Amino acid sequence: MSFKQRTHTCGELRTSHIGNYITLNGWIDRVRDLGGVLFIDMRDRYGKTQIVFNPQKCSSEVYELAKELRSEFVVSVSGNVEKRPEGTENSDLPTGEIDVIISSLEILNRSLTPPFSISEEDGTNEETRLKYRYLDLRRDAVQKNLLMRHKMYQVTRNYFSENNFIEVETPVLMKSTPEGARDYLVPSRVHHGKFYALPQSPQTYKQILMVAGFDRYFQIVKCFRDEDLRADRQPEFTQIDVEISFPDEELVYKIVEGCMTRLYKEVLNVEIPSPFPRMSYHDAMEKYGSDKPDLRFDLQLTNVTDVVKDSPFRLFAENVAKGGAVAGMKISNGNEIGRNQIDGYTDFMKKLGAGGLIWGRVVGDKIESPTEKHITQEYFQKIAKKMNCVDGDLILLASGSWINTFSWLGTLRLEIARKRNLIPASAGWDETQMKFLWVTEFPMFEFNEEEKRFVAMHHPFTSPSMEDVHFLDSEPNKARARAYDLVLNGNEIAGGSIRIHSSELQSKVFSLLGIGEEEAKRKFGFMLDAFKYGAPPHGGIAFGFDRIAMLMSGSKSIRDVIAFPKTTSAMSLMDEAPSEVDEKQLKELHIRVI
RNA sequence: GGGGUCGUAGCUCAGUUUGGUUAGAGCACCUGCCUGUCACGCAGGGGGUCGCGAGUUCGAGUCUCGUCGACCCCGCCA
Repeated sequence: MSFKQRTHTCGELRTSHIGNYITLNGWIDRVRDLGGVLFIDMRDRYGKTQIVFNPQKCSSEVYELAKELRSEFVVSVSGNVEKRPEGTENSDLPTGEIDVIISSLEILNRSLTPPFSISEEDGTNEETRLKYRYLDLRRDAVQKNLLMRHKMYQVTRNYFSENNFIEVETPVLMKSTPEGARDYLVPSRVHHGKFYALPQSPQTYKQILMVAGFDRYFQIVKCFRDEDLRADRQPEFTQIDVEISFPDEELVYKIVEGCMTRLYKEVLNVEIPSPFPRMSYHDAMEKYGSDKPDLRFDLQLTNVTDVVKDSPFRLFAENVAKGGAVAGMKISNGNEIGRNQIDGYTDFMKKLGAGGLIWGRVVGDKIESPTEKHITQEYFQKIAKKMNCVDGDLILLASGSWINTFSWLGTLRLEIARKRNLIPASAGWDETQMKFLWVTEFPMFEFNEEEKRFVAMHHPFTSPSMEDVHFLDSEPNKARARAYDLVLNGNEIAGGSIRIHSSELQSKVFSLLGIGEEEAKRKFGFMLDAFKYGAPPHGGIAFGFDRIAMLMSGSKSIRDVIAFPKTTSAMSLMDEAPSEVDEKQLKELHIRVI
């Protein structure tokens, strides 16, 4: 098909172009047929321009053809740019001072009536939008997000390149690793019964690159995890993967802060203050009940274990005696919260697995509570004092193991914040609402109840703090890791660690994780071997690129910043992946569906 | 694996509480009229497996059970 190449885009014509004969290629956005004259908004990714078919200014053939135009037809039009008549300018459009009076029209393609409007935001449900993703992607909001994402790639590559990092691609078909998330597996045709795994992250490769002397590596890379999805979790997602030789934590922080600052400045023209504040994992848990606290609102927690350890309330005393924790959340002016709502919070806690929720109101200098006769006024007063309560506050208390008590309250904290509208409307571009935080001093290990063993909290290559190394032999649960997460408004947007670079220490950590010598050799032998040939101290971090894009665009889900996302059941509604395959394909792969 | 919200016209939704005539509205679509609109306007028209399947009932969009799908959360996500 031959058609006239465009001379301009639909976003660029101004009064300076008046008098020019121009050609536009694009889509029909909206048709306004006034009986005589026909006004049409024409759209491409650069903007919209009003084109005009006037039967007195074009041939009757062109005019008759123009009357066939409908939304989403693809056309090539040519005509003269003219100034709009006095009083008919449209100040909402950058091109609103001119019209293009069309003399030539070619319909390049017709369109069915689209299932939802491209030009109008009508709240079409996500299911429909994902099925017709090619139409959804025409919408202005989605185009803006992907354009912003493109800028993020550019800024990221420039920033790391300028700082001596080199981009290296690592394999997508790799060895399955036993730790961490469930792997996506790819069967090997050549090797019967053997499988590749898609990378959960290029972790081992980037460490090997450090051994190889590349010194500073980065990659914008897809990672895959076969776990259940969330608004901020897709089975395949993008990381900015970074590794540095001869680092300490301060160097990593500095490089990351530099990257975030550049991204916000160059993509959104927002100055974010740095360095970012820091908080230990322990403090984050005890103050906010989360290892990724949202600091945009208060509602802090207080550990009252010491206060209640010898209280007459047996639930508390016994829990403390067996090593548990009791903690409280203070809701300032919470007296307006009715009994119904508190009962709702109690149900919420029970669904999380908590025994319940104990509460009291500060009224004058008394605490009023249905549990008062058990806890006693005396101990309630002590609790209130520890929590710095004043008249009108509502106290919510939970009791259980340390991790559960604070996690439950942390989850409740977010729920209450949502219910009470304490979280500012998502404004990813407002620097006063950007609460960055480094969370540091994570434990090396956490105990997995299901498997009855320690698992690495970050990953098995994370170095313990030098001062905690001695705990590895005595009390591994007390050892802290040289790991760090970057948190923004309650979202984990980057996480990393200083790695182990000694073959011996790495073997010891593997054994603590229940990975025997034999298994370690089989799964990670190449890495342990590599460490025997002069591995430099190294460490790094990986950014959740989609999450950063989500926050910077003010989106509620990473699906809004991914061109072709999957649903919460990991389906792609447009192309219907995953799908069944031919028997022939299975045979070649030596696989049978059972 | 568990909890919750939702599913009615192409799209957004009302109707479901308390079962009862032919299931409605706006937008979109089609036809006609209309020469300065920009959410054009006016008149008329077409369009429904009430997600799907059982059950209760004289009668089910409405009640019950099951099931499928989307979304949110817990578990899970080194």
